[in-house]
Amino acid sequence: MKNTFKIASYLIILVYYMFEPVTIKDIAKALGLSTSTVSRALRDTYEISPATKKLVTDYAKEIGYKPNPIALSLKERRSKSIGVVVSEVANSYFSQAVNGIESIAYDKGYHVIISQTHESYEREVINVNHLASRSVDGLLISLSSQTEDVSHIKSLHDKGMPIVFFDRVADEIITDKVIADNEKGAYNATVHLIKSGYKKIAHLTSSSHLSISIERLTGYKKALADHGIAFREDYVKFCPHGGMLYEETETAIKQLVALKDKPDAIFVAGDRLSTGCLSVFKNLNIEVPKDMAIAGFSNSDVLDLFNPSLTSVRQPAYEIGQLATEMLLRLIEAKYPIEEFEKKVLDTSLFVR
Amino acid sequence: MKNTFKIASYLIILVYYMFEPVTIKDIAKALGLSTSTVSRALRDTYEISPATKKLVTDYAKEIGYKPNPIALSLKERRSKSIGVVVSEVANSYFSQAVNGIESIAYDKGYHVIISQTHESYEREVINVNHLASRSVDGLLISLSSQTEDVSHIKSLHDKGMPIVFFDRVADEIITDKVIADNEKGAYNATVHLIKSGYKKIAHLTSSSHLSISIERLTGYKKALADHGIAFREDYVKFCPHGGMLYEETETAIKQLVALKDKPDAIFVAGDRLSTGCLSVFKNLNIEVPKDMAIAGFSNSDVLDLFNPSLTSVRQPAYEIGQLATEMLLRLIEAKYPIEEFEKKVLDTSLFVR
DNA sequence: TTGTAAGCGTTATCAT
DNA sequence: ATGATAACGCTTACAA
Repeated sequence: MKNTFKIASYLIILVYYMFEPVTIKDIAKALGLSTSTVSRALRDTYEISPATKKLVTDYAKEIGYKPNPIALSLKERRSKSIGVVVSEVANSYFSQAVNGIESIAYDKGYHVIISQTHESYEREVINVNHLASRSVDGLLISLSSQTEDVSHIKSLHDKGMPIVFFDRVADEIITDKVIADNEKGAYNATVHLIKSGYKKIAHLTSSSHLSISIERLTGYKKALADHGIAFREDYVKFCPHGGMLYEETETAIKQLVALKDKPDAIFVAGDRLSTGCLSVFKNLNIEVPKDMAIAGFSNSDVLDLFNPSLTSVRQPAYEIGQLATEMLLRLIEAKYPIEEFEKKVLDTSLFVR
Repeated sequence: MKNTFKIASYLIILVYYMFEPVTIKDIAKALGLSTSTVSRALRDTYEISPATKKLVTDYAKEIGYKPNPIALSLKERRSKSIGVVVSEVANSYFSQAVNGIESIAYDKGYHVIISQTHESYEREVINVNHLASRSVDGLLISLSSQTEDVSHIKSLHDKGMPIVFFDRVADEIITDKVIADNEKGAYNATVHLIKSGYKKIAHLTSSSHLSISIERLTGYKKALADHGIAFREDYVKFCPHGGMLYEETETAIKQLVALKDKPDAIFVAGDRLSTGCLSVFKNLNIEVPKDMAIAGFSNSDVLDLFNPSLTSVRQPAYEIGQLATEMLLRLIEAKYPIEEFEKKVLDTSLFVR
C-alpha cells in the first residue's frame, strides 16, 4: 500500500523559485510607479487618477497580488485574530461553543486560534502566553479545572489585552463574561430527580473552585432545601479532571456506592463527567435508573439519543460562543477604553427522556 | 443576575498608556547601546561581551521584554503556524485527530489554526485562502464531502505551500498523505456482519467522490465477493452531508427499508453518519439488531459505550494527526525542495460489543 | 566587541 | 495625482 513517487527535481526547483510572492514593490517596478501610488491605487483612496487605479488593480489581479498580512499586522499593530482557550475540543459543549465563536469571528474577518489545556493549569499558562506573544487581538477563555491562580491572565489583562470569559469564569478579573444559568440548570435537574421520587441525591462535580462547580452546587443545594431534604457533605464528590480521568471518576462513584446510606440518584455537573459516570456505571454493573438514577449537564446529542437513562441539562453552547465573541470584538474594536463590563447569563434547558 | 460595574476611567487610561510593549529599541535607549547589540545579546550570539550580555538580558527580563513574533515573521518570512482544515470539530474522529496534530505542533513551537468547512465546498475554498493569506507555513487538509474540484488547493500547492492531506485526500495533488486503511476496515466490518449471519447487507456512505468513500465501498464489495454474496447497486445509499443533515440520512434509510428485498444489516461508512443512522432508526422505531444490524466507522467513545448495537471500526485518529503533522513539518523545514512523497496507511481496529 | 544601515511589505506624511 | 521617505520591530552584513 506504500505509495512513493518521485518528481523531477528541476520542476520542483522551478516552482520553488518561480512563485516568490508578489509585492507592491514588484507592481511598482513593473508599472514604473512608486510603491505609495500602487498602495493607494490598491486601497481605493480618492487621491488617485482613475486611469492609474485601473492600471494597477488590473495588473495586480493579473499577477495574483495578495497583500502580506504580516506586514500589515506589524504596521497596524493588530493581527485580526483571536485566541480561544478551552479544556478539550473533544467535548460536546466546547465544540459547539467553538462553532459559535467561529461563526461570528469569520463573519467579521477574524481568524480563530484554538488551544486546549486538557484541564491542566500548566498548559493553560503556556497556551495563554503563547497566544499573547503570537499577538492575538483578544482572548476567549474558559478556565481549566486545575486553575486556581489566574495571575497569568490578570497580568495580560492589565496590559490591555481584551479578554472575555465564557463558561468557566474568573470573578476577580473585571471584564465581560458569558455563562449559562448554571444554578438554575442544576436546580431544575435536581428538582427533576426529586419529583421522580428520589430523595437521596448525590452530587458528582469537577473541581471545587471552578465557577461553574460553585454555581451548580448552589443550585443543587437550593433544590434540596426547597424540598426539605437535608444536604449531606458526603454526598458531594469532586473530580478535578472533569471526567477525563477514568480512575478519578471511578473512585468517586465507588465511594458513593460504599456509603452506609447509599444514594439512589446522582446529579452530575459536567459534559465529560456525565459520560464518564455512565461509563463507570457500566463497568461496575450499576444499572440506571434501577440502582441509581442520573441527571446531569451534557451537550452530547449522541448521549441524549442513545442512552436511555440520562436526563440532561443542555446549555446553549453555540449561542454562548457567539455572544462571547461579539463582546470580545466590541472590546477589541473600541476606540476608547471601555468602562462597563457585563456578565451575560443564558438559560439552560432540560432534556428529559 | 445582570452584573454591570464601572471602573474609574483614569485607571483604564493609565493602564492603556503605561504598558506599550517593550521593544529592543527601548532597551537599547535605556542602556545606551545600539539595537543590534541588544539583539545579539538577547539571542546568544558569540560576538558579544559577557558583561553586556548579562546587562541586557537582566534588564530585558526586568522590564518584561517579549520579542514581537510578527516582526520576526516579517523578517524570516514564516509564521511558525500551520493551518488545519476539517469538516467539523464536533466529530469524534476529527477532534481526536486535532489533538494529535496539536501534540506535535506545540512540541515544535508551531501554532495550530483550525478551520471548519462544515462539509461545504465554498467554505473550504474560503478557509484555505484565508489561511494562506494569513501566512501559515503549511496546511493539513481533510477535504469536505462536497469538494470535487481541488484547484483551490492545487494552485496553492503549485506556489510552494507545503500541504499534507489526511483522511480525505486528493489523489491528483502530489504530496504527503496519511490515511487509515479504509478498505480493510470496511472489509472487516462487512465480514463481521456476514459472520454474524447477515446476508443482505446494505451500505450507507457519504459523498461518492470522497477518497474514503471509494475505499470503503471497495472493501465492502470485496467482503461480499469473498463470501459469495452478490453486490446490489440499490443497497448502496449516499449521504453527501455525511450524517450532518438529518433529512438526507432519513431519506436514504427509508429507501432501503422500502425495498422489496429489504436488507437485514447496514455497513455505515462514517462517524457522524453512524450516529445519524442510529438516530433515524430510533425515530422510525427500527430496532437494532432485531430489524436491522449495524456496523460502521465511528470514533465516538460515547457511542461505543452506551449504544448496545453498534460494531464500530475505530480509526487511529490521534496517530494519524500526529503523523500528518510530522510529515508537514518535515516539508516546511526542509532546506531543499523535497522530491519524495509518501502515502502512509494506518491500520484500523474493530470494536465489537 | 560594538555600531551603522539595509531590508522584510506595507501605509502615512510629507513634498512636489 | 504622484513620489520620496520614514516608520512598524527585528536581524544581519558590513564597518569601525
